[in-house]
Amino acid sequence: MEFQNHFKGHLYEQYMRMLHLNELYTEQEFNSFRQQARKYQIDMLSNNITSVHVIDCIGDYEPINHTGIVEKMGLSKASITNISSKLLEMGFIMRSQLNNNRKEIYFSLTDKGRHVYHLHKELHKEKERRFYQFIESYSEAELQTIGKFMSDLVVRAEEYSEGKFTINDDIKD
Amino acid sequence: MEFQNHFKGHLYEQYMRMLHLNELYTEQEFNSFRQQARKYQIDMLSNNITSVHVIDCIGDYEPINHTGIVEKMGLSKASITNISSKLLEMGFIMRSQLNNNRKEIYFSLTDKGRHVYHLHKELHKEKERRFYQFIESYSEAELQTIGKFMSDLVVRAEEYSEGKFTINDDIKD
DNA sequence: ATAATTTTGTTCATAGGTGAACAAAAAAGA
DNA sequence: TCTTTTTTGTTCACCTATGAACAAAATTAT
Repeated sequence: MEFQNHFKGHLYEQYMRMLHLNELYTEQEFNSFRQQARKYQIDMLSNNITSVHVIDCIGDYEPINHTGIVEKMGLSKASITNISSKLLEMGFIMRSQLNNNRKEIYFSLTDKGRHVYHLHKELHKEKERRFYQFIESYSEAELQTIGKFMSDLVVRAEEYSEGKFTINDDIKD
Repeated sequence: MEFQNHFKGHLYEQYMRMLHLNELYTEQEFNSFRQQARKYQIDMLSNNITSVHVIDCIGDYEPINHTGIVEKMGLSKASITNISSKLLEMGFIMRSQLNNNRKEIYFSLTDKGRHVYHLHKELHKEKERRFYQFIESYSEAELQTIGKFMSDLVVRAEEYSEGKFTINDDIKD
């Protein structure tokens, strides 16, 4: 029992650390991206990964309009206006009107933007590859267990963010 | 083999989703905190969790100076200057000089700040409790597997952020 | 058709966060 | 002691992101 509690506490700690370290991991990922971009003489001009994600989004769904990007990415309208005008200026994307619609503006990638798009996709494939390599040392049964755990976590987080339960309904001093 | 690849792809997806959903989860957590704070008529004045984390940090290590907070939290000096002067103004923390040192400024919690501190700690305990409840449905063996997986992930992320390997050394077009 | 409503995208003020330059104090060297 | 260097914390200019207010266009209702 003593052992068990200790073990579970340890598990929780590992869980929290894992989540936290993932942030650093993501940061490093962007460094790798910039490094790679430099290699191809692509100047991203910004230290921000978001504009790359916008390029990624446009590449996935072009032609896509402002609102579409906002919905896909979960960013604010103001933010997308800002980023897309920079990407436009830097020649990564281009705008066009479709049909006779004079309201909606559709974006698509230029060749330069497509280059970035592919670079980014490659990075993600590489990341995925590393993940598969990482899990190679686990048995089929273990991976089943891990898979169940993660999908349970996802379900839990989804239920939570849908407000199905609330933290702290019953906190006591 | 076909099945296996599909399974592993699914695992990767779950892994990514789990990491992503955690962000939403964290957001919700702060909502709960504010809700709780309102119940005690504590006005945080800001929608930002960071100042609560600063209070938490000061509570853990008081008396702690500016540089100490910067190091513990991994935020910039400028940021801590900004946040601490707000917390000071709002009466959550107080400053003092130690010894004859006229350079370093030490912070500690006021009663009001301590209230927030305890509230925040309670929230975290509650979160931990929920985690234990969540893993109750798993067997000892399964938890061992999951624990190993997470600690392996942590090690991997640590190695990575120490630059022991680099993404993309060998990307091909 | 035309009036009312909704959708779309920009602008603006504001907030959080940062690095670089800086001044003051302390510590280390001479 | 007196000079040089390091530590500490603030200020400033800048970047990213946001919500609210807004104008223009499109859609829906009458």
